[in-house]
Amino acid sequence: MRIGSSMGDKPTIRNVADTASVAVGTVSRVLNGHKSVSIEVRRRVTEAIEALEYEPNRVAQSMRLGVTRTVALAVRDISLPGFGFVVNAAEEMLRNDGYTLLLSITNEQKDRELQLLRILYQSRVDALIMATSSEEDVELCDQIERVGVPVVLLDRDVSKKFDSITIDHRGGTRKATELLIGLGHTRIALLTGRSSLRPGRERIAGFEEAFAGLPDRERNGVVRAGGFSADFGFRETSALLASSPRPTALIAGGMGMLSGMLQAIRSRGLKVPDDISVVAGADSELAGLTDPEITAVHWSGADEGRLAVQLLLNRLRGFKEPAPQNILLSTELVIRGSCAPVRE
Amino acid sequence: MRIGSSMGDKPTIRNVADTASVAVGTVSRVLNGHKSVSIEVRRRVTEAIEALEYEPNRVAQSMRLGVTRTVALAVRDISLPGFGFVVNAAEEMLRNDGYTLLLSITNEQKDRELQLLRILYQSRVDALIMATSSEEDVELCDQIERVGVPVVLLDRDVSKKFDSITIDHRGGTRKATELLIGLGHTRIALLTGRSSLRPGRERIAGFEEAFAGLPDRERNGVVRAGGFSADFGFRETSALLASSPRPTALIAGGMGMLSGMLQAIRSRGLKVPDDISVVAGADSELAGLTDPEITAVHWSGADEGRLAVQLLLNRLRGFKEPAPQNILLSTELVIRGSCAPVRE
DNA sequence: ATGAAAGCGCTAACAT
DNA sequence: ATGTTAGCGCTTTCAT
Repeated sequence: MRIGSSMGDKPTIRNVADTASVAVGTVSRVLNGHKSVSIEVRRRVTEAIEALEYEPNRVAQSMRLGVTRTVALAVRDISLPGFGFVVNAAEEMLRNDGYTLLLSITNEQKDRELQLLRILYQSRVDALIMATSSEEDVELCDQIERVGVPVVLLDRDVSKKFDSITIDHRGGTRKATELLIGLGHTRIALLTGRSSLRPGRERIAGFEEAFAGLPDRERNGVVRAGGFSADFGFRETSALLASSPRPTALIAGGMGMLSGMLQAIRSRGLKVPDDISVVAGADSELAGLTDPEITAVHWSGADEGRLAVQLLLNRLRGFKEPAPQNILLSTELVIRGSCAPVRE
Repeated sequence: MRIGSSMGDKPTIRNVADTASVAVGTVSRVLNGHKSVSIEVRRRVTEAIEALEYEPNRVAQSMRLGVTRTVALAVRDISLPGFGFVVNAAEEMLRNDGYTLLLSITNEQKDRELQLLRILYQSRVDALIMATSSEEDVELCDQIERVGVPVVLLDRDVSKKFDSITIDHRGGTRKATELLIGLGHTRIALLTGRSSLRPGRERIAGFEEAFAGLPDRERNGVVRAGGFSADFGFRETSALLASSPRPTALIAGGMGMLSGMLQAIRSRGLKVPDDISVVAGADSELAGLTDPEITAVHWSGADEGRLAVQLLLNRLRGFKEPAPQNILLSTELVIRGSCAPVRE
């Protein structure tokens, strides 16, 4: 069988060499800008390249050089509002450095992650940006390490082993909770992801920090940790609103959760902020456009993406940072109109 | 210089062969499931593979086979609400077929697209899904064809040359406009992208179709075609609301545009739907969560992504469809609470 | 300054 | 059933 039949018949360095009547090595030298090529030969080669519309074959280059100029980015779900900014920024930065982005959706399923890591190993990607489904799973960690390339975790904490960009959910949630407490709320519910994952864990910690100074009888915070999804937000909010006494304030501690929470509030016929105060634990277009607008914990997804790539590029350029680097990205509380003083 | 030094020292088929005391060809046969391998040898090879944790090098396979099992997807901006679903679905379907997704952001800039196409050519991707910045630009078309692989355009119409998945914006906008006209509105403004691109062009056509039956003095539709962005939506809405007589109904004909439009309406102190009726030309989480919820033209982004990949896979599997395939994805009008009868 | 040739890891054709 | 080998396109070392 003819080799490479499906690759089309793109010109190779051999064709260029023949056309310019030089050796392939010389063409390679021209392509890679080596100085030791005479003006005359360089001209002939350049002309041949243009005449043939030659483009180097990156697969062959990767084969020879042992580097693919490819970085993989694996996220749970790219349709979640926040991730778009991260990916946009990461792609742009990678592109500017000559890298290509390989995107994978994990759905937060371990088997997909494992399968993915195998593919990435086989594909010989140069680096890896990932939000894993677990921080403790040994098999997962092992497989990540086995890929054998620089890794940056997104909002995950395996800090002894891997670089990471983390978000200060703790500080953000603390500020949000303090705002609510300052308004007289004490029956506040935090809905967030399971505490085995950093975002949920840190939000819970911040929540508890805010309550720490209060007298015992005012420590009425309740935590529902189980997921980041709109679905979870809807179910838990509905349950909470049906309980008695019901919370007077709610914090939606997850990227996709706000919509479910608002839906539940609305379907129960309650008004924000008169009947109930709401804070979003992650900012989004949605938070800024509801009526009233929703007070939210904000951070820059673009910075998150850029910093992740920056860390990667440092490693790839061989700056041998001995220890894992863990960068904490700050959050700020954007005050809008969804929180009001408590009323009995 | 040692070759492949940065690739780590992953075991090769050679190592497996040595460990199992067989020839590399035999290992290859085992890997690729050829029948003509004795039980005994197959066992030895399998053991060696596991012992060494060997994984085939896809770069080498690509080199040899002339196929990379990689598909590129290029969109304007992945943070736009709608694209996430398309990409999610496309990635899932590609993965199930053993393909890997390469994602690029074009920002709707021609130079980026051109640069990208060069990289994709060099990378020898197997296929291409793309929403181009232009349907007429000859250079762009030429470069797309030069990549020499199956292409599916997303909501673009170059139907003589390329496969495409297109959305029925025309029907959707017609239905939206008819709804508004039925409510007594005639001073309706459509904000959408430039008419040189299919989505804008088709929305304008649907808009005009809806007005076609009306007597001349009621044909007061106005079109502002120039962009799909929230920014454009804000600016044009602001201008429109300041004009006199101002429109009584607005259609936001773009994926990211609704937010800008609502912001402009709000900053002018107007209420939806009492002061002004609004329809979103693209549905989103936002449209379902404002108060009132926004009536919107809806379609399935997931279907869009899946169909695009389906078309690609058909081509890649060599079903030689002679002519370009152009699939039209239907839209429906989701009636919510943002449209009210006109009042003077 | 340039040519010749080795070799990256793999598959398939060709032997045996 | 299995071993041997050519060759995919490229870069780099070694000659000259």
